[in-house]
Amino acid sequence: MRQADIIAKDIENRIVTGELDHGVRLDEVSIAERHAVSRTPVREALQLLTASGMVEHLPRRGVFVRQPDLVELLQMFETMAEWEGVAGRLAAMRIDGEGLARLMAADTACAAAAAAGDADRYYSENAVFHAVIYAATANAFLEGELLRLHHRLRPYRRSQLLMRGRMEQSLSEHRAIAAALRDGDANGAAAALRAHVTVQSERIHLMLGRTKAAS
Amino acid sequence: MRQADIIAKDIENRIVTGELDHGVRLDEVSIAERHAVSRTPVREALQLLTASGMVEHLPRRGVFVRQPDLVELLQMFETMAEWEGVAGRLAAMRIDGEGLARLMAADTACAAAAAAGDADRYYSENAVFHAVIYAATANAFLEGELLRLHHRLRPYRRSQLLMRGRMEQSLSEHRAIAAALRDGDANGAAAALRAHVTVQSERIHLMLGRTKAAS
DNA sequence: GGTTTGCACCTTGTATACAATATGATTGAC
DNA sequence: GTCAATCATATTGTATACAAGGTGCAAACC
Repeated sequence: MRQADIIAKDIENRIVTGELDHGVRLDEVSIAERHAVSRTPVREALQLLTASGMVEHLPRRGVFVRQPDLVELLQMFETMAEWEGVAGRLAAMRIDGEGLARLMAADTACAAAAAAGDADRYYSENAVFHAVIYAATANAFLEGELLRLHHRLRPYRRSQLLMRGRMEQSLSEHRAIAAALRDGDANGAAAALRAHVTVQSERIHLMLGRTKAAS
Repeated sequence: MRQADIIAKDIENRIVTGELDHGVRLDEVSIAERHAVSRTPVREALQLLTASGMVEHLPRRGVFVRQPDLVELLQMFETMAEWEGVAGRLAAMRIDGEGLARLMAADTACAAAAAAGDADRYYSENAVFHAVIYAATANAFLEGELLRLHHRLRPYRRSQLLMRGRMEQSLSEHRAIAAALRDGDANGAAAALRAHVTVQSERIHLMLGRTKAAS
């Protein structure tokens, strides 16, 4: 793996963990020293992050960490909800036996993780559940866009799984989604998936509102 | 503007015009010589293009032009149609008087361009019409994603405006969309916008099929 | 004659040196 | 005392030099 990719991943982690907060300027030289490399791979890493939208690049000024505020976060979740709804509509019309089998397997794995109270495992199995639906759209381009946004929202979705009862509620929503897909109910699947994501959005709203009030 | 941006734009143009076809390897040195610069800004330009998905980067191998084939193109248009539908649904619920006024102004400008038979002008005014709808979603993130995909599909959409009667048909579709938005008919606006883009997709299918058969 | 291995060359990845521009402070004028 | 202009400094943008890895050809062996 190239140095640029390693550095980009490191900075990405430090951004999502909050170590690098909004507005912090990412100095090329200090990052280069931290990783014991020259500025060249650092610059490439910063360009990767710029493309993913995690940092902002101001010409001749430098790159700055760009943490989405509450408004932008809610907009991103609304977009995710709508896109998941689209995926559900298409998947309901196109999913085949193999896809349904994979969906059931993912559902079972989610249930096992929830029963064990393992939030980390639930998170990753939940990601599989959704990825199966993305793949069932039979649209590789849309699938890629969905995976990209899903990944970008990962840190904000993950934190709220710790809320009490969220895993069980999520699981029951999965059941409704799977049923609609099985029955070929396009509108039902779209509505169920939109609601599934919108719930997360509302929880985030509560959490960040609380955090802000506490700080 | 940085050299990297200039070079990226140049290569992008040469890709969309077909001068650089699928699979062509973009040699850093020859591009650098072409623009009379060093390899450094060329590498940055290639990274920008990699991020936008126009070229593919294979480590230690180089970057290669990546023209979407017919299947991928149809998938991209299907995605655009669905996303436009989403935008229509949200815009119908949220558009205000000013937004409607801007929509009408864009419609008038489209009509003028169509009456003059000016395909170029129709194209740019059509882009405004759609951009107004994107903005009316009151979701800046979604708006950005829509503009990004719209731009990416630009070369493929543009070519088919030359087809006879397309501008008139497009115009009448715009009227239906505007009416649904004015009436706050969310489902109607979504369906009208989906259909509006899907028609383009079908035309593309015909055109590329023909081109392929002719070559 | 076919296959495999080694070497030369070419290309990408990285380091460093140089150029240009924005920032901030300092000094001068009003 | 305040504002503006200018210059020093630091940081980004670009060029060039060096390192490392991959490709293709050729020669030798099977």
